[in-house]
Amino acid sequence: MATDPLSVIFAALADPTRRAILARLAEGPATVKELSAPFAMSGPAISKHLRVLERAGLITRGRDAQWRPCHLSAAPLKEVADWAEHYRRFWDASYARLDSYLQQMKDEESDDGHDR
Amino acid sequence: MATDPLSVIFAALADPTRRAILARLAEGPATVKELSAPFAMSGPAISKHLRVLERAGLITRGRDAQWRPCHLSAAPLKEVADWAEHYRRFWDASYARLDSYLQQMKDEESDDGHDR
DNA sequence: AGGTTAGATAACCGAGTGGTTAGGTAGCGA
DNA sequence: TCGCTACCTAACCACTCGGTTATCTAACCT
Repeated sequence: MATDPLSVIFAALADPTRRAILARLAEGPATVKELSAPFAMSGPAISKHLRVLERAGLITRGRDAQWRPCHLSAAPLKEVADWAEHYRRFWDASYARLDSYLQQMKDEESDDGHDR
Repeated sequence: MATDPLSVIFAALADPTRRAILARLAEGPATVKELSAPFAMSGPAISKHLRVLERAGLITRGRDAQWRPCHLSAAPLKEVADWAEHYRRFWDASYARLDSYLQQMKDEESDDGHDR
């Protein structure tokens, strides 16, 4: 797998179990046991998912006696949102109109009588 | 790999080559040859990347004689942006203040003298 | 000290990824 | 028709992923 930050983040999000874990953590910190409760999955499987999320910077883990409370760390999600925003003009109708207007300006400019 | 739409989209985006292809297509349609030019990679490798993008709904391919022009299809990126927006309050300071205010209201409500 | 619980690690497995080379197909143009 | 170009498919490779079971550590509670 690619190791650049954005690729690691996207890869971490490309699994419904991990996205569900993030959704749960959006409601507050939770232990590993609590996080694994909704899933028909062994502990180690959850543990691996958590490590993937941790390496993507999406969660942090503390320590409280025998518990390892996880909590959400949303900074990478801002990166995702910012990245996607670059393409907004391709799905947002009003943006698309602005974009085609600017494109038209550009076309007319490069078209008005000068060679090369 | 997970087969739900959002997972397929995120997985497609979890590769810098594929994101670079999308960035190129944001400037307009391109043939497979044009898309492969910036990369030190064989044709079939690019072809596989394009198939991943196509299955995620991020590109469509037409046909023009021996060329297969690709163009961007950004609807899935809107899904990504919308998904990430759900977490905005965790990185946006003003949203976070609103959120803690609402949380405080909730705490005071469940705290004002009633048992259970 | 002994038992229980929370959690991580290791080793393994089947399926998928990202790349390769080789070879096939479709359309253009001389 | 012959050759060139654009592109795809097939087969293969090393590696990763998502899951398992078995085993280990650490902390709590009698």
